[in-house]
Amino acid sequence: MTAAQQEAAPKPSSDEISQQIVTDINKGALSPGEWLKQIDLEKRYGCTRIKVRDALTNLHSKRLVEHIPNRGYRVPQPDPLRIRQVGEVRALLECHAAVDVIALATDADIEILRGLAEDFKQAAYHGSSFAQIEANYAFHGKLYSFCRNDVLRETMLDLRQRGPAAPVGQWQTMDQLQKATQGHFDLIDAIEKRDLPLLQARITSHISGSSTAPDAG
Amino acid sequence: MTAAQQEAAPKPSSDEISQQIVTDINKGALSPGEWLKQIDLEKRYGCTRIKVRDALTNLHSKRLVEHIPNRGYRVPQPDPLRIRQVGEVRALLECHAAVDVIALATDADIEILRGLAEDFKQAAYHGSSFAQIEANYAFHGKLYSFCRNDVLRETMLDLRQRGPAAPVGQWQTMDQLQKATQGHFDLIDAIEKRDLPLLQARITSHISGSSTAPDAG
DNA sequence: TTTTTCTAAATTGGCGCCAATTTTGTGGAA
DNA sequence: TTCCACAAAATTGGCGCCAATTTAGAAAAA
Repeated sequence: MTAAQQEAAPKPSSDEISQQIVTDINKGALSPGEWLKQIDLEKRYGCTRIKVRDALTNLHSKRLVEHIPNRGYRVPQPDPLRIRQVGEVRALLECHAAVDVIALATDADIEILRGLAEDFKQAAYHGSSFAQIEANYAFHGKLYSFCRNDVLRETMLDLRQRGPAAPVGQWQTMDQLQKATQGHFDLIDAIEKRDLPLLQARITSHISGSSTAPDAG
Repeated sequence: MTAAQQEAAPKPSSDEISQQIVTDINKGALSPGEWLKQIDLEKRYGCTRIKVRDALTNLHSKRLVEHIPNRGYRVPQPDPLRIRQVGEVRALLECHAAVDVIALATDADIEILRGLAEDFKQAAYHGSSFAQIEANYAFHGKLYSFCRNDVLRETMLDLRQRGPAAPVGQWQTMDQLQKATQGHFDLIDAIEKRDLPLLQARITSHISGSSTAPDAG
């Protein structure tokens, strides 16, 4: 058995392949602009062609990869305008969901959130770019879990993956990383105070901070 | 040539098939709970199996059809809770987009909107259920067109199709139809007055009105 | 040396066939 | 008559092959 087929032994579904592709894009193993050749993916994930094709179609319909007929699929180049637009919609949705967070988060939940924020801090200082993304996903995923509107939650989850397309570009500078870390703790603070307007302001600030490129200078 | 292959002659893409399926669901030609047998669709749209399968996978990833492994795909039963949740998110997004509508809609645009609202009124009184849906799509589509945030606009369009799954259930009573008709003119009125809070309130009312079942009694 | 054209390789996308699973229909037993 | 088991039909889902298109490379002309 080669190293390529180490995970998910016998029959990976096309959804699992999709998820692995997204993961590899986040890891940086698949770079923006790179063509996703079906033969390569086939070998990389040790699965059959049809699974690869289904996975790519799924990813395309979720707008996570580009598709050019008779050319193939490729990882989209991060587009600052688009990233900002995704951020704007995410902020809008998460601010709406914030009502549920304040209404439903227990003290125990807040402790869990604090743990996740600590995890992100650790990743920010000592972890890989991928570890940072995973920790950030875990924190925001916990926030989403309070949302009682399933459609709203699904939309937020779908949108999140369409944000900064690659680790390159999300937290480019140490300053941005520190701001993101502090942002998480600020959110927890607002939740503890059960201060909805404050929480919403900080959500907006946190998301727009992570979807706005740092000024060159 | 049979009547089944009348439209889109030579090589319909799988996206076109997807759209035709959605249209047929809205028309009521495909009923909620009905199994979407690949052979039937193949004959109905006069296309090959692979196109049907691709279309169904696409529709599934957009959550427009249910998929049960080894059983097939089927038109989902309208779920009142889910419809309300979709309405809540749509209202949230359209209220946000309302800023652009007020900022960018010219007097000429408003006249176009009035025409579309008239079209809906005609459909409400004299048209089929499908014609009503189409006219409603056209009106709201024009509203979306002002939105400068592409992601926001795409999200609204995606979400709209996930609303009331079938004509059955959207405007069940004459009362609802009249309210929807009046709602459109009220929206135009608020746009003319450039009154953002009023427009937002009426958007919320209009959408929640069309996604809430009438009281039995 | 540079550009153009033609050929060969590589890649995607489409289609038919076959296995796996489910459903339907029939026959027999309680 | 009703219920259950079994077999036959139908449907989905997977896989390999082949054609169409594109890309890369080499050879020839300017």
